[in-house]
Amino acid sequence: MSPVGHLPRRTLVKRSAIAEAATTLFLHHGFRATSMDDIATTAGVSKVTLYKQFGDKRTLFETVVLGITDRAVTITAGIEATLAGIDTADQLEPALVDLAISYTSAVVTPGVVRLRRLVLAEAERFPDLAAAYFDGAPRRALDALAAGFGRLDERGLLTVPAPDTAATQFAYLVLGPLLDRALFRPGSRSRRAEVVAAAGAGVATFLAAYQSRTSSRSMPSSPLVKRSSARR
Amino acid sequence: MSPVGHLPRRTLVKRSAIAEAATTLFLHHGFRATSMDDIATTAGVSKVTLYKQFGDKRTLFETVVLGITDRAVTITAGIEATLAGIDTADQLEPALVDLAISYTSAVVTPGVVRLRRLVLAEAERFPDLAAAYFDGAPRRALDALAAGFGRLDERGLLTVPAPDTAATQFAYLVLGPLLDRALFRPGSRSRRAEVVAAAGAGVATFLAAYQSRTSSRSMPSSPLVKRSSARR
DNA sequence: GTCTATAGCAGGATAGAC
DNA sequence: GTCTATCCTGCTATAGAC
Repeated sequence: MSPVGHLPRRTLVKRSAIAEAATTLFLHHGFRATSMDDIATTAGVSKVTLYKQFGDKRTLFETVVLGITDRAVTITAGIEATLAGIDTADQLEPALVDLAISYTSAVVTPGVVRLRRLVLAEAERFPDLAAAYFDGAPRRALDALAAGFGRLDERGLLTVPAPDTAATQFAYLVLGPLLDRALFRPGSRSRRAEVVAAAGAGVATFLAAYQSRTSSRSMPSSPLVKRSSARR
Repeated sequence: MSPVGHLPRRTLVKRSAIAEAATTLFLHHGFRATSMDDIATTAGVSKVTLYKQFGDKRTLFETVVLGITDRAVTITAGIEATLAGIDTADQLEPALVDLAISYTSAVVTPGVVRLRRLVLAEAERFPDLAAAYFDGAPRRALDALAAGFGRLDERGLLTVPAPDTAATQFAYLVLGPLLDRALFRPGSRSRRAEVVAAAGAGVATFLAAYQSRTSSRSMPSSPLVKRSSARR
C-alpha cells in the first residue's frame, strides 16, 4: 500500500479513478457484492495497481466511505449561516422553513441515501466506520442546529432550555418521514411539494414548542407550555 | 420447492429449523455474507433439503424477512389500546409518555434494529421486500397512531387537523434519535433513563402543538399557534 | 425425502515479467 | 509501478445413491 504523501504524478490519477469507481460500485451494490475485479475493470486499472494503492478490500472500503462522508459535510455549512442571519421575530418562521427545505433536500439526495444504506448495512462489520460517519455527517448538522438555536435563545427569539434536544427534534420533525421513505423506496424521488409541506408542518410544530411568546408576534398569551412536566 | 400446504409431518420441523437458522444468520451477517452451507449446517440439515423446501436463496431470504416482519407487527397492538383508554385531559400526557416509552423500547430492540438494517441493506436488490416491510411494520404503527389521534380530536382532547401528519411527527419525535443511535452504534443498548427522557421531551413538544387549550388544563391562553403559516 | 459428492464458477490476493 | 496469468478458497445449485 503506497503512501499517499506527495509525489507520484500519474499514480494519483489512477488512484482517484479507482476511488471513483469503488465509490459508485460500493454505493450501488454494497460491500460483499462489489468485487475487486469490477472495481479494477471500471477504473481501467489492473487489480495489482489497486492492491498496491489501497492494501486490501476493507481498507479501500473505509477510505472510500470516509471520503464521501467528507463531501456530505458541506450540508452543515448552510445551517449556521441561515440561523445566524435571523434578526427579527418576523424572519423566524420563514427562515426555519427555508432551512428545513434545503436541509431535507440535501439529505434525501440519492447519493446521500445510498451512503446511509451502505454504512448501515455494514455497521456490524465496520462499527468504527459507522460511528465515524455518524459523527462526521449527521452529528455535525445537529451540532450546527443546536448552536444556532442556542444563539436564538440568547437573543430572546426562541425559548430553548436544551438546545441539543431542540436541534434533534427539529431535524427529525422535518426530515424523518421523507428520509425513511427515501431509504425504504429506492428510486422514489421526493417531489418539491412534499418537501415544502413536510418542512412547513415540522416547523409549525417546532415553533409551537419553542417560539418565545413574549417577543412581539401575533399572539400574546402563554409563556411556553410547562416543560417541567416533560421530566415526569 | 415443496408446497407448504398441509401434511408432511417431520418436514415441517426441519422447515422451521431452517427458517430459524436463516433468520439468525441473515440478521447478523446480511444476505451476501450468509451462505447456504452455513444455514444448512446451523439448521442440522443437508443443503438439498434446504433447496427442496425454499427453492433458492432469494426466496428463502424473502420468506424469512417477511416472517420476522409479521412478528414485529405485535408492536402496533398496544398503541390503539393505550390511545383508546384515554378519557380525561389529565390522563393525556402520562398516557402519551407511556405509549412513547413502550413504543420506543420495542423498536430499539437489537432484533428489530438488525431487521431494519438488513432490509435497508438489500432495499436496492429487493425493493418489493423493502416496501412490504415498511407497509407491514412502521406504516401500521403510524396508522394506529393516526387513528388514535383522530379519535382524541373528535373528543376534544387534542386539536389535530391532520392526524397522519401528527402521527408521523409523534413517532419521529420520540423514536427518531434513539433509533438512529441504535442503528449506527451496534451493541449500544439504550438505557431506560434515556428512553424515558426522550419520550418526555418528545411528548412535551408534541403537546405544545396539538393539545387542546380549551379543555381544562393548567393554562387558558392561545388557541393553538396559527398552522396556516406553515403553508407559507 | 434425505443424504454425500461434485460440478461449475466467481472472488480475493499474489508471483513474476516488463 | 504496472501489467498478465494464476492460486486457492468458497459459493450456489444439482446429480445420483439410499
